[in-house]
Order: sequence, then C-alpha cells, then structure tokens
Amino acid sequence: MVSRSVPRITDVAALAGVSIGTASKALNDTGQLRAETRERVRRAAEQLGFTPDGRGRALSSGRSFTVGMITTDSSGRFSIPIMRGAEDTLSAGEMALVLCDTRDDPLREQHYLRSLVSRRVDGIIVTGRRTEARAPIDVPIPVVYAFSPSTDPGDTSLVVDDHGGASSAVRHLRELGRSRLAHVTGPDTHQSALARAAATVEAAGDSLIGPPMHGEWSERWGRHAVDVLLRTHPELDAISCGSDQIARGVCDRLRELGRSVPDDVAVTGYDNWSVMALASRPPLTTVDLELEELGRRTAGHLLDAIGGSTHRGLLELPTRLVTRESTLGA
Amino acid sequence: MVSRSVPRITDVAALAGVSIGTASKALNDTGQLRAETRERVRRAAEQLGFTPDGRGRALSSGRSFTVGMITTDSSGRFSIPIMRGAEDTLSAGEMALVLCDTRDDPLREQHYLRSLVSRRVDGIIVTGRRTEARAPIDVPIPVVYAFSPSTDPGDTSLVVDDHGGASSAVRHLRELGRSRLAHVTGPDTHQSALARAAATVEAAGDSLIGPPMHGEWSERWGRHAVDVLLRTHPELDAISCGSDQIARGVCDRLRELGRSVPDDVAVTGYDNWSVMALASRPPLTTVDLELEELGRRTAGHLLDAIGGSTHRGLLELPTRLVTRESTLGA
DNA sequence: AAAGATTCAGAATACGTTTTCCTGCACGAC
DNA sequence: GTCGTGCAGGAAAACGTATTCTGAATCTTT
Repeated sequence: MVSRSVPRITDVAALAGVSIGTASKALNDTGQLRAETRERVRRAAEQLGFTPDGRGRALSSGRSFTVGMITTDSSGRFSIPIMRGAEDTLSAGEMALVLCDTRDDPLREQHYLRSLVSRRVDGIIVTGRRTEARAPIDVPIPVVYAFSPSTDPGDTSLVVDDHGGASSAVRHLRELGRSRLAHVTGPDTHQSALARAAATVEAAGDSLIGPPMHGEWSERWGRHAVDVLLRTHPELDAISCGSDQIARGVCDRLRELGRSVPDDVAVTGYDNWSVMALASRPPLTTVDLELEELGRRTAGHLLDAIGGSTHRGLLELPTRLVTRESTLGA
Repeated sequence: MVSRSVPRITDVAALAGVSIGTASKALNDTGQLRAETRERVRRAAEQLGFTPDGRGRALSSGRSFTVGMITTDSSGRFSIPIMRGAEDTLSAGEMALVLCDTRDDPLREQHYLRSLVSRRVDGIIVTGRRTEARAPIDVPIPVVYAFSPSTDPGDTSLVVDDHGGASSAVRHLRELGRSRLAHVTGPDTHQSALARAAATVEAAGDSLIGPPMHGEWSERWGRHAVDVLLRTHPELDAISCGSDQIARGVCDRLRELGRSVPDDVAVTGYDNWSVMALASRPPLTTVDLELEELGRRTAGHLLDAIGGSTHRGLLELPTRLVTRESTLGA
C-alpha cells in the first residue's frame, strides 16, 4: 500500500474525492470552500504525507520562496551571525537561504549573481566583512545590503552604528571615573577604524591623551601599542580598543608589565567576538554589534521589498555595550 | 526597444526564428541541429541576455540543481570550511547550496528537512560540530554525512582521520628528539578527544609520561594543565594538545613560568584554527583537518549519489601536519 | 413559488522549460 | 522512379501547482 514515489497534489485530490484545484485551495486557505471539505483534503494530505512540490509552486505562483545571500566574508566572522538572524526571519515565512561566498572575486560574484537571477530568487541580501560602502549589484530583483552598505543612497542598506558603539565604550569608561584615555585601533585605511576613532575623539574630549593609534587588527599590535603608550603616557588609566583582538593583546601586555586590568588600566574591546572577548584575561567589556538583529532586520526589509514596499536609504542599527571584568573588576 | 521583463526562451526562439524546442536543444547542446542553427540561437540568447528560468527547468528536468546542507554547527567553526569546499565542487556543476542551521534543535531540523524535501533538492549534506556519529535523517533523497558520520554504516559518511592526525603530531615530536611527552585534551565525553588520546598513547609508547589529561576545550584548561604537569613531571619536554585553544593556553602558561617554547618544551595543537594557531606565542605546530577538502570530497560523493552510483560506508580523510615555531623554534 | 443572491467546487489555463515523438526533406541505393 | 535511410527541426506532452473563470446547487427574498 506504499505509494511508489512522493505523493503529488493529484493523489491528495483523488483520495479526498475532489479536483486538484479544490485541493490546492484547501491546502492554501484560499478560495471558497466548505470547512468540511477543507478538513477532508487536509486529512488526505496528512495521511499521504504530502508536501507541495516547491518547483511547481514556484513556477505557478511566480515566487521561488528563496532568497540569496552574497557575501565576501569567507571567514564567516560577520556573515554567519547575520545569516542566522536572516534565517530566523525568513524561515518563519518558509523561505530558504542560498549562500554564495564570493571570496572577494568579482568573477565569482558575477557567476553567483547570474545563478541567483536564473533561479529567480525572490530577493538578495548582500553583505561583506568591511563597513566600507560597496558598488551596488545590478539585478532586476529586490536587494538589501547589510553591514557593507551600497554606494547608491537609493538602495536599502542596514549598517551598524559605529559612532554610537565607540561613544558608548568611552562613556562607560568616563562614568567609571577614568580620565586619561588612549584609543588603539585598526588601519586608517579601514572605514570602521576611522569611524570608531572619530567617535572616540568626540566622546572623550579632553580625556583623550594623544591621537588614536592605528595599526593592524591583531593582538600583536595591541601588545606593541601598550609598549609605546606606557613609554609616552605612563599615567593613562584606560584604553579603548577598536577590536577585541587588539584589546586582548593590550590586556596581555599590560599584565606582563605588571599593570592590573582594570584596577590600573581599564580596557574595552569592540565586536564581542566571544572567542576573543571571553578568552581574554580578564574577559573584555566590549561593544556587541548585534549582528543577528541586523540579519533579522535586513531580512525583514527584504521581505517588505519583495512585498512591494521599499524603505530606501541607509539605516543605522544600535550596538550594545557588554560589560565584563576588563572594566568592572572581579 | 527594451523588453519589459526578463526574456523567456520564447523570445529567444522568436528572435532566432526557430521553435522553442529547437531553442532549448541549441542552448543545451542536445538533439540534432545544424551548427549554424545552434550558433544563431546562441547569439539570440546572448543578445537578449537570456538566462533560463530555473523553476521551469527544475520542473521539467526533474532536478532542482540545488543541494541542502544541514548543520548543527552554529558557530560555523567547522561547517564553514566544509561548506566552502562543497561550494567549490557544486558550483562547477551549476548547483546551489541552501544552508540550514538547526542549532541543535530537533524541531528545527525537522522543519528544515521538510522544507528541503518540499523543494525537491537533489541531495543533502549533513554535518555538525562533533565527530560523534549521529542519527541518520530519513528522506527519499541522496544524503552524505560529513565530519559527523551517520550511525548507519549503510549510509555514506566522510570523516577526518583523528587517529592519523594525532599520531602525526606525536611522530613529529619524537623525530625532534622529544621523549617525555604529555597529552592534554578535551572532555572524555567527546569522541574526538578520546580518539586523539588513544592514538597519542599508541604512537608515543614509552615516551608518554602519565595518562592523557581530559578537561575543557579551553585556554584556561591548557594553562591549568601546565601547572599540574610541571608539579608532577617537571622533566617533560613536549606537550601534544587536543586543540589549538588548549595549546595556546599551554604556551601562555609555560612562558609565564619561564619555560621556553619550544626550547624547553615543544607544543603541538590540533585543528589549525588560524585565530588560535597564529595568534599563539609562539605560533602553533598543529594538525590541519583539511576541512575544505572534506567538503569537496563530500560534494563529489553527493554528486555521484545523485548520478546513481553510491559509495556506501565510512571514509576517513587524511589530515595534514602544519609545522610552526611551537616545535621548530624561530 | 419564482427570481435573484450566494456558496461551493470543478474545468481550464498559465507558469517556462525539457523531452519525446513525429514530420518533412534530401540523399543514396536499387 | 521507388524505396529506405538519416538528418534537421517542429508540435505537443509533461512536470506540479495556483488561479481564474464558470456553472450548478442552495439559500434568501418578495
């Protein structure tokens, strides 16, 4: 009595004793049907273990119930949380996510774009690992940019509020009574480093000793920066860092030089990358980018765009300060 | 003269002055057509910027040119490289990958499975973040397990050769003349920790001082283990670790206690997780899991299975020892 | 009781492609 | 000159669903 292959809607209709049109309506809660008929069809579908064929559905409804996600962030450091958030929102609407990792190769990006267009995905999320604006993609499909905004202000982009994030770290340090701050961050060729540095300068005011220090996004640079800082400004009592990696290096070097964190020097990180922030000694007070929320909101905007109502422009999402022992002590 | 919507094969056929059947054959290199006709159709498609509609294609050909990837590894630590590898192999065949992160929730897994089946994906890759065998999934579609094998030996599973990996680290240490080895690894509830420990015991023989030490997969445990080891076995000259995190903790603590790595004690990690292995002081000699290759091979086997030829059973893929300063010095 | 309104469900069509089958047609062989 | 033979391309069916249109039956109203 086992059906040879997967059941089609025809089988359901036959079992329920109705036409396939009626079966379709019953299963989709559309059209005008008696409740009793609906129920009968539903039971037949249940009994057969029927799941509608997405291909037929896509073709007929004009929607593929699929969205593409294009990312240049091979490491997944940023795109994974965003993807998780997006999945949250999308899977509620029964939409699937196809992931395309371009690995920063324009050819690959072009290839994936063609593939997504040919699959007639309902929309595309574009993201990357840098906060720099990127060239928009040219497709006849709704697109939302996350993390890396589009250079075209007419596109929809959701980004993290780096200014607010850096400010919140500084405010936190000042509220703790620290008044001699240094800022150690990434390369001055990175938009995110520049934005965080500018916000830090603005929020710290007179409390900042010396200009922001730019270097690599690495623990090594954090350690080296501490050496430099203690030589030139031995009186400092707080260091806000542009990333958790830098902050971890800073903490390590301070400890090695006999300075207590946070008693002598309070340290803040940036990103709340748990691998770094929690493994650091002590664990880091840091700025969480709330990337999952960014992903959820991005997907929400994409669904809106697919539905026809587009909110154009750049949207900055708030960060969240996570306090731990590197500023609060044990 | 701009066509209103995306061009269909009908438009191509009309422009080339042939029927749609002929157009299809020309574009797919099937059927019997004059070379001249093929070329004409091809040019028409080019001119119109035609890309075949994946939905129609899927429906008609019976293949969706899509494979699903089910993972429990939310962090992406293991599944991202596997996915990249799989993408390599799949995108060559114009297949797309839809990613489903179950977050270890059986309900979510069930949901995604239904979704994938209903999309009629051509195959499914199942992976996770543990090396423990997992319950097989029940779908009428080819499935290949990667990293986490299926408990059913009749399924196709590709895993990492943990035994060989751990052995290679020990062999390396012994070739360097180390003869008093300790092994520090993760919880004895983890298959991977047990397998690596067993292989280490076997490969080290008399050189092993004391039984493998099980603890957390953390830097903290690595540091603590060093304290214990130096108290009970101050003469040790090498520590092989079950993960890069543990190894990094080990290195840190050894340095803090004035022991030189690798001069006094050589240290090996496991995983070649660059975040840990390269940031460690000194950088770690470690075992690379070759996860991208695992992904490529997995996808290859899946394509075979889709094509009809299944290689059943468990396949162990070799690891690769990466030597750095933690055993070789500067 | 008859006419109109309303409710329900079936028939038919559309979605865009692939694929099978079939029809001309030219060519060579007898 | 007729009959196969092989090739190029067209017509049509098929894939599985959603939707629109239409017709029949039932209910309401006067």
